[in-house]
Amino acid sequence: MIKNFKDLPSSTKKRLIQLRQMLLSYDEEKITSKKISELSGWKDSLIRHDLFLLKITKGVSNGYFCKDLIQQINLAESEQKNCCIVGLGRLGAALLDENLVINSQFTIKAGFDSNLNRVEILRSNFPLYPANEMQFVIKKENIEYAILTVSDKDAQQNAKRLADCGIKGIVNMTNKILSLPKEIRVENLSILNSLQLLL
Amino acid sequence: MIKNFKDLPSSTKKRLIQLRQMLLSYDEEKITSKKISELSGWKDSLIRHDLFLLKITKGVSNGYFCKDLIQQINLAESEQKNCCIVGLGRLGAALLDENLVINSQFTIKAGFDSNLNRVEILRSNFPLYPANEMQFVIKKENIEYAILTVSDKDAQQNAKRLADCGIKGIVNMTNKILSLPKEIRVENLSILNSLQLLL
DNA sequence: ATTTGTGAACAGTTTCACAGCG
DNA sequence: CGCTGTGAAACTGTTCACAAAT
Repeated sequence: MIKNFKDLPSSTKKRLIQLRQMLLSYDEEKITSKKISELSGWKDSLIRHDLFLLKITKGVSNGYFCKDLIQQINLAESEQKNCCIVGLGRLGAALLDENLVINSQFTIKAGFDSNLNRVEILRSNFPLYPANEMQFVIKKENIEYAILTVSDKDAQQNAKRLADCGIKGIVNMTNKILSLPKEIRVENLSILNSLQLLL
Repeated sequence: MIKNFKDLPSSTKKRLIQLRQMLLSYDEEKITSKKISELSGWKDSLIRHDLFLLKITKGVSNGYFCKDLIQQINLAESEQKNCCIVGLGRLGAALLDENLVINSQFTIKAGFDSNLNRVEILRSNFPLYPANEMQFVIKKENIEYAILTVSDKDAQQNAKRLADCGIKGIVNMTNKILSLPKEIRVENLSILNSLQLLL
């Protein structure tokens, strides 16, 4: 591992993460850039270029070993990271028992909702807390990332709160654009937005 | 409206769609590129450039009229479009009563699941069907877009099926990369992927 | 004075072309 | 031969600088 994953161009990073996911359920021993291209729709030359940037140590002239690729992509950022779910409405609750984060470097450590009732009736593999304990729990559990599943109208307020707790990044599932200090990374996953992009 | 929205650079399109969403709940009469920048994190020059490409007819030298912007962004593709939800597990079910698609050009016309039981017990504002009626319903209801919320292992199979029904675009909420003919648009909304991109 | 509108400069990303390897 | 590895070329997207508008 020569190159640091973080320093790769972000479009390359994105593809490599997806490629890794893809290979986890690909059951041949080796794969060629042409085959990856068929499966993903990316140009074969682009894939080779990505792997070139990653400085894959040895991808013979007859395809790559899947195991190799997965390992190389993994390694850059394999350290375990903790995250939480903020907002336990229908959508947030749906994420509680899905094995959302399986095969990954993330552990979900907490769920939060401002409605005490939700916190008490829902079941999950990790503890649920009322929103006013956010600051405390995030510190205690060393949580660095959050999935924001509150309603649109509560989005900004909760994002701000997470920012104040020192969170590093947010997966924003609301339709709102968040106003946050720019050192905080945000990935927007609005379904409505995505539908509109399909047009 | 001089320029066709579809023909704008895709990054510009993306921002304009988000901008529109943002303005819907912004309650001043006018807004400047500087203010938009504060709210969104995009450079003010970038916003002006985007609006320049959209050929906003009249954005005085003292800010834009919000109403104007919303309208201009709207108009390009204001035609009503139909979509459906495929997979009514926890995640899919969570989308049934959210006002997911409010304030938009989309109408949800159907939900599908291969498990008859799910189809029968769930309640929603639109009809739910067993998956084997997909072909028929998609034709009948003139559905062009789909939100895919099945399990990872069923993702490719269902995507293929949607493709065969002539769907135009898919919002893919699974962690799998879909292999589809490239005329079918796909937006990937994997939560796990997004978390990994935050690193 | 402040803010838009706009082309030109700059940065990032993808594709191409082809040498070298197995 | 088919495949990777790699720099260069082509393309796309973003930022800058500044004239024009009020």
